[in-house]
Amino acid sequence: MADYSNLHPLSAPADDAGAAPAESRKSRHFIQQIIDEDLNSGRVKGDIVVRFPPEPNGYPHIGHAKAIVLNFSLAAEYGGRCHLRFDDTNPETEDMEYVRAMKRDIHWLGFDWGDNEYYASDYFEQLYEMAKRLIEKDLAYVDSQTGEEIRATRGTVTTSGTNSPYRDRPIDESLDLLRRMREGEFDDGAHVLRAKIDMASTNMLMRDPVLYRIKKASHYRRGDEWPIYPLYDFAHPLSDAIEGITHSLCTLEFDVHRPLYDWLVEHLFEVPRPHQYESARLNLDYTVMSKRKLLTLVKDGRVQGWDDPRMPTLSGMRRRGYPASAVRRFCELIGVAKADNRVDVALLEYAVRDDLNTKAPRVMCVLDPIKVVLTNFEDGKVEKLEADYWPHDIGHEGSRSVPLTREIWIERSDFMEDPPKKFHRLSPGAEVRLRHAYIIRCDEVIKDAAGEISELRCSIDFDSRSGGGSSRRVKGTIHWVSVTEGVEVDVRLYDRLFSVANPDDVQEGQTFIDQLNPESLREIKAIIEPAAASEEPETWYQFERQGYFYLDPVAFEEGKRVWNRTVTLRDSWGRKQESVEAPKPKKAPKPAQEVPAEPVDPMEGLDSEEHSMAIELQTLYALTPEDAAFLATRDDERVFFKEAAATGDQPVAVANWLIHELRPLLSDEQMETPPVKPGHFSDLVALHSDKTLSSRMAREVLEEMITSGDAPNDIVERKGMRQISDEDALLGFVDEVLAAFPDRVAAYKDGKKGLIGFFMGQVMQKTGGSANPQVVRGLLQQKLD
RNA sequence: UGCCCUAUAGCUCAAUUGGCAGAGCGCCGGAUUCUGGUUCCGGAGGUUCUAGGUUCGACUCCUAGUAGGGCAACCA
Repeated sequence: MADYSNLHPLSAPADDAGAAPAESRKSRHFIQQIIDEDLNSGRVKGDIVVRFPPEPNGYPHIGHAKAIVLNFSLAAEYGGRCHLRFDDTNPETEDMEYVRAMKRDIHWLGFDWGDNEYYASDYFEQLYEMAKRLIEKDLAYVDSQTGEEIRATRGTVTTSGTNSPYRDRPIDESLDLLRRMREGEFDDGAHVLRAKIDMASTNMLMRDPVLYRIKKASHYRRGDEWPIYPLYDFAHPLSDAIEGITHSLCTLEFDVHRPLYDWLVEHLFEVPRPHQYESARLNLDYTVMSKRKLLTLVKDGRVQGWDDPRMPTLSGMRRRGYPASAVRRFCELIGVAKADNRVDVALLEYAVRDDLNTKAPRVMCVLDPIKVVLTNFEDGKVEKLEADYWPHDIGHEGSRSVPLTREIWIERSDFMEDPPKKFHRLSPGAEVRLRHAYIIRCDEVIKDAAGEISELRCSIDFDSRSGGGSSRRVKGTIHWVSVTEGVEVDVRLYDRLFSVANPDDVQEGQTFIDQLNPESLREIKAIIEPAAASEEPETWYQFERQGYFYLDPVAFEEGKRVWNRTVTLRDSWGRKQESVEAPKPKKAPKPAQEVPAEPVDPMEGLDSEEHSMAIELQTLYALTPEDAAFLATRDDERVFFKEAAATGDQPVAVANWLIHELRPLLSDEQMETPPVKPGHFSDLVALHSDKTLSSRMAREVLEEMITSGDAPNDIVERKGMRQISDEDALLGFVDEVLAAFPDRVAAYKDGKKGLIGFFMGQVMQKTGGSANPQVVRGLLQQKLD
């Protein structure tokens, strides 16, 4: 037997995650960039700590894998830790079974949380103390309204809510009520603990969110100890803080929770405190990811369980035969970002094939057999042929013996009576090589009464034996199995679960169930070569020319050997045939040429008062309508502008610099009392206009002005800034740069005009930003064109 | 209707933070191959959502839009 012990599913995780030298790390996703920044700036001292925080209420799926890989890889990359924390604050949905499944699947993926296994339910005591502290600080209160009342007074997205009548209840009273809630004195729903924030907030989450509810339910870990349970919004940030998490990563829909997260942590913890960052969850073509929908599939018997190989659950994928390393690889390939996405399954399949290519030994198995009689092969004889388990390019050792007999099976699709062009397989009179054996020629086609082909009669060229030194070559090689020596096996051919890419996108009156692919599972009998007939579970094979297959461990438990098709091989022939039969729809009929937007009138949205103000600004200062409209609608900016414009004689330039340069550097609060004096600002604009400063230099001075409050002339003086506009002085730099990059000069002359930006950048760098870019550009163009 | 997030190649993501628009997958072609697999080489594919503006220079900054997603559980 070939050595493929490295196939064990608990194989070690990729160890290439260790601290790689910075220059070898190509592109960094935004979370890595944040962490880099935090480490550099010293916001985070010591190791980074992240966490994977599932609620144990269902089976983990590929979406969880994305989060698991993200968090654990980050911890490994930065030499920090990743905690596994179960967010088990809702006793009604949670179960130990799911905890076990989660832990098993994380381990399967190859990650280890070591001692860092935590449960929010272990923090109940601490969280309760924090709730009390919040009340004491007058930041929370016990509300005795009903659920309906709370909901009704929360307001809507467009109207603000109203305060609860209990909002100003004395602190002692809330404290007492909370204590009695904890004692179990009240029934479910009688009271809740609410944060005292702002019922008028535009963020619904901040409208006095509920922190604790009474729920006399038995918790799978704490039993009946607690009649009250904290909600996610309370438990999660505080659990993060308790554990010293530095970076708390979650999915996009939690972004509106972040202000509450910050509010709680800031009121209850000291500075080194966790920060939450959100990234998009994974969507995958042709499947669904929501727990509810997955549960429906299981409950309604649409699939055979959580671990059905068509399911996107990790247990399903494992049973299907997706190696953990491939799943991990896939999670790395998809990246991390904030845009909603739907990933092409082709990427998953690529990761699986690429992984299995070097891991799965090759054997022969005929899925849809048709009989071939080798007419010149002695009846009853069994010729043992030695066959390598691996193709040459893989380079692994190992072979097995394959028996050849007079009657063999070949794949029905490998014969065509009337073949199309470039069909390299069997047809009447044509030759093909039997893999690991001989070249045969098809002499005769036998049909049954119904006209169906029942048997092919072929003759062997005995000089063409594989490895026998024959130089004969034929175009096609096909797989085969001996009729008498082959073994019948069960094979399950899986296809995508849904017939549309996005099953969530349904027409009226339909549900995702209506999108199920009725042919997602085909169970067939196949014939496998004897060497592979008695395998044990957790075995992968490539059935040559068919795909990768995995011996189903569940069926094996039940005493059956069933091969799951993990994934097909790439099939460029099949693809080509398909496109012949159904030619691609000619170029998508151009998406109804969008009407180019008309330039909008910048004055359009203004009310009459703003409008007349804008007119006034235009006539008084000769501003563009855009700039006038901008200033007309903003009081702080307009005041600043008028003052600055008054001290100089270039209102248009002042407006430009204010709107495009100064304003973006300032927060709204800063704009109210600008850190830059209008007169100074006007001076700066003048310095730019008279070409003392380049735009770049002026921007630099402006930033300095904001931080120091100094006059621009002082800064310029101090730094000795002065724009170089003299052609002769700049020519030297230009020549130097062009001489340093002859290949790029050639590329430019070849038409890659964008390189002008590169040359500009180089010259600007060499001159410390003091060159007059207009002059430089002119010089460059003169030299290059 | 309010607030928040997002928009770059068919898909998923980059772009040294204002200076050459790239990668992987997918697709097409060629070479190699006893798997129509693998590997190697090459190619096509871009209105950087739109329109204006600032700038020597805009995927990046400003303005106004458009489209998609999220938020009104005592779920997480």
